[in-house]
Amino acid sequence: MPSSADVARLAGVSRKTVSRVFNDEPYVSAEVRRRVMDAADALGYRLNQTARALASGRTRTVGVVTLGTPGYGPATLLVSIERAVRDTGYALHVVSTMDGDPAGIASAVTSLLEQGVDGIVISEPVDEGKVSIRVDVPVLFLGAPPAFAAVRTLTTSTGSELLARAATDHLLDLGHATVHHVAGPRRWYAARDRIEGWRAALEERRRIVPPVVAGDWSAASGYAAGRELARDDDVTAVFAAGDEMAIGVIRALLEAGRRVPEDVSVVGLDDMPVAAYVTPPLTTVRQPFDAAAREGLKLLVHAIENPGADLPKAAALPVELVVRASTAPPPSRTPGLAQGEVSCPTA
Amino acid sequence: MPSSADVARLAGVSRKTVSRVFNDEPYVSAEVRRRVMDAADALGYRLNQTARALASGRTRTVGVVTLGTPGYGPATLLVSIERAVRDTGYALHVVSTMDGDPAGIASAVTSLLEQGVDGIVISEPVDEGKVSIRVDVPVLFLGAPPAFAAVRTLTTSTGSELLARAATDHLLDLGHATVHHVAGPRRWYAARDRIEGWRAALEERRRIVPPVVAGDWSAASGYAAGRELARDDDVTAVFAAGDEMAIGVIRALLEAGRRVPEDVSVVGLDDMPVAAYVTPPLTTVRQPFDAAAREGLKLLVHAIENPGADLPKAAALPVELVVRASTAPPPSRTPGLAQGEVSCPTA
DNA sequence: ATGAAAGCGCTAACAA
DNA sequence: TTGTTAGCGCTTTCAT
Repeated sequence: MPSSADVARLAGVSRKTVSRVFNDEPYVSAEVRRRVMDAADALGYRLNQTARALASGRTRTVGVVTLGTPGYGPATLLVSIERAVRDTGYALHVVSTMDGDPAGIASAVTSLLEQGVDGIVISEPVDEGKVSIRVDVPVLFLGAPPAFAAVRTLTTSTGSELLARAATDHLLDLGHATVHHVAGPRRWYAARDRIEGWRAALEERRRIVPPVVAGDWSAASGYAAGRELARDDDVTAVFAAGDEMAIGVIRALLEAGRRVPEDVSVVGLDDMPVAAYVTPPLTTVRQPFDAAAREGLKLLVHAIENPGADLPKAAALPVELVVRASTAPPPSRTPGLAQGEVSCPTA
Repeated sequence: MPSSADVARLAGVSRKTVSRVFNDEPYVSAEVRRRVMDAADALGYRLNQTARALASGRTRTVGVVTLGTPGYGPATLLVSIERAVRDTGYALHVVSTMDGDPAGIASAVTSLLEQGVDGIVISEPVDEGKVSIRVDVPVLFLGAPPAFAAVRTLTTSTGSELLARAATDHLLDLGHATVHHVAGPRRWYAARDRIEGWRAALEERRRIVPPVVAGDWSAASGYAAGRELARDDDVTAVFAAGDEMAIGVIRALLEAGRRVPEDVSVVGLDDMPVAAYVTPPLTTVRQPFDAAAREGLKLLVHAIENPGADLPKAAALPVELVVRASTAPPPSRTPGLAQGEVSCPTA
C-alpha cells in the first residue's frame, strides 16, 4: 500500500503538502494540488484513517450501541441512525448488547471508547441501573435518561409518552368509557413511558385505569393478551404499545368472535408499513424514527465539534395519529345483539 | 488519557510487558500480570485500538455496506449481520448506500478501506454493474455474485431461488393450474432470483408462465398489484416475493370481494413476525437471515485469518415453508357460486 | 505557499 | 520470562 511519502516523492513535494491536499487545507497552489492528486491516482493511494486518527486524536466516527434484537422498532431505529450518521459525514461503529442491561451497555461503551469514537449514541437502552463508567466524549441517549456520567450527555426520543396519550385520547374521544393497555416489557423505558402516557390520558378524564396487560412487543404476545382481553365483555377499546402487538390482539379478538372495530377498537403505535394493509387497517400513532435520529445526531455532532458550547435542547417531534379502520365508537349496549353475529373468517 | 507507558511505569515493567498482558500473550508471570492489571485499573487505562491497528496493520474490524432503506428484509439482515459479527469478536463498521448502485458501493467500499477494515460484507447489492476498484481484503457478497475484483471473494445468500421454488411448488401441489407472481424491482438480485425460481417451478411442470406483476417490496405496491390481479377471474394463486407485498395483495383481493384462500391463495416470502397474525394468517417461506449471516461471517473470518487457505464453499441453507391459512386448493369452478358470497368486512 | 522534525500509542523483531 | 529498539502513516508545530 502506497503511503503519503510515496505520493510526496512522486509529486516532488513534502509529505506535509500531500497532507494539506487531502485535508483541503488552504495555502496550496492549484498546480501543486493537481500534481499531488495525479501522483495519488497513479499510485492508487488511499488515506489511512487509522494513522490519521492516531496523529490527530480524532476518528470522525460515532459509535452506536443498539439492541441485538429483531423487532420493528429497534431495527428501524438502527437504520434511521445509520442514515443520519452518514448525513453528518461521520463514520459509524455499531455494537450490540444482547439485552440492554447495564453491564452489557458498559462493555459496549468501553469497546467503542477503545475504538476511539468521537461520540456515542445509546439507542433505546432497557434497564434503569446506572452504569459506572466515566466517558469523555459526548453521549446521546435516544429514548432514555442518561445512564452514566459523561462529559456531556444529550437526550432525545420519539416521544413515547405523547404518542401514547394521543392513542388513548383518540379512543376516549370516540366515546369509549375507558381504554385497556397492552404494554411492552416493564424493563424498557419505551414501555414505561407509554404506560405513563396512557395512564395520564385516562386520569385526566377521571376514567378508571384498568390493569395493564403485559406483552413483549411481539405479535405472539399481543395475541396472548388479546385472548385474555376477549374474555371480558366490558373491553371495548385497546391500546397496544406496538403495532406488532396490536396485530396479534386483533387476531385473537377476531378468533374469539369479537368484531374489530364494531365490538372492540384497537390502536397500535409505530405505524409500521404493513399497518395500513392488515385487516382491518390499523389505526396507529406514527413513530418518528427518522426525525428523532436526525435531530439527535445534529445535537451530538454539535456537541462533538463545539466542546465548550452549551447543549441545545432537543426539539419536540410531531405527534401523528393515523386513523384507519380498526377504531370506531363503542357498540351501543343493546342486549341480544352481541351474540350470534357473523364474524370474519378466522383460524 | 493514560497510555501503556504510564501503566508500565506504575507497574515497574516495560511497555512491551503491558502489551503482552493486554494481548493475553504467553510468557508473563502471574505476578507481573496482576501488577500490570492493578496499575491499569488504578489509572483507568484503556487500550488504544487506533494505535494498535496502526502498529499491527490489523483493525479486527469488518465493514458492511448495506442499503439505507427501511423495509423488513434489509433491516433484519443488518441486525443479523451485526449479531454475527459480534459473535466473531470483530468490531463492526457500517456504511450505507442510498440505493446500492455501483458508484455508491464503490464509494462505500473505499471509505471502509480507508478505515482499515480487515474484511467487507456487501449486503444485498442491487445493480449488476461491475465496480472498478481493487480491494485487498476478503469480501463477502451476501445475496449476489461478486461485483468487483478482490483478493478473495466469498458469496452466500438466503437462497432466494430455492425459496421461490418452494413457494410456487406449494401452490402447484395444492392443485392450482398456474401461479401469478408479484415481484420486487428488477434491479435487485433478490427479485430476479425469485422470478427465476418461480419460473423454473412452473416450467418444470409445463405450466403457462403468466406475466410478472412488478412491485417494489412495499405493502402499497402489493396492494396495487392485488387490484390488478383481482380483475382477472382466472387468477387463483399468487406468490408475492415478500411478505409485505403479500399482505398488500391480500388486502386488495379482499376489498375486491375475492376471498382468501377460498377464491385465491396467496403465499409470501420472509416469514416476518406478524405473518402468523394477519388475517388470514399468511403462508410463507421463511428467510434464514440469521443462518445466512452467521454462515457468511464464518467464511469471511476464516478468509481473513487464513490468507493462503482456499475458500470453503457456503453450506446450503434450509428451506422452510410455513403453511398457514392463506393457501388452499383452487375453487372448484362451479358457476353461480362465485357470486354473492358474504365477504370479510373491509374498508 | 511549502518543508523539517517530532511525535501520536502501540506492536514486531530481536536481544538478553 | 522480560526488555530494547524501531517503526506503523499520519498530523502537528514551527521554520522558512
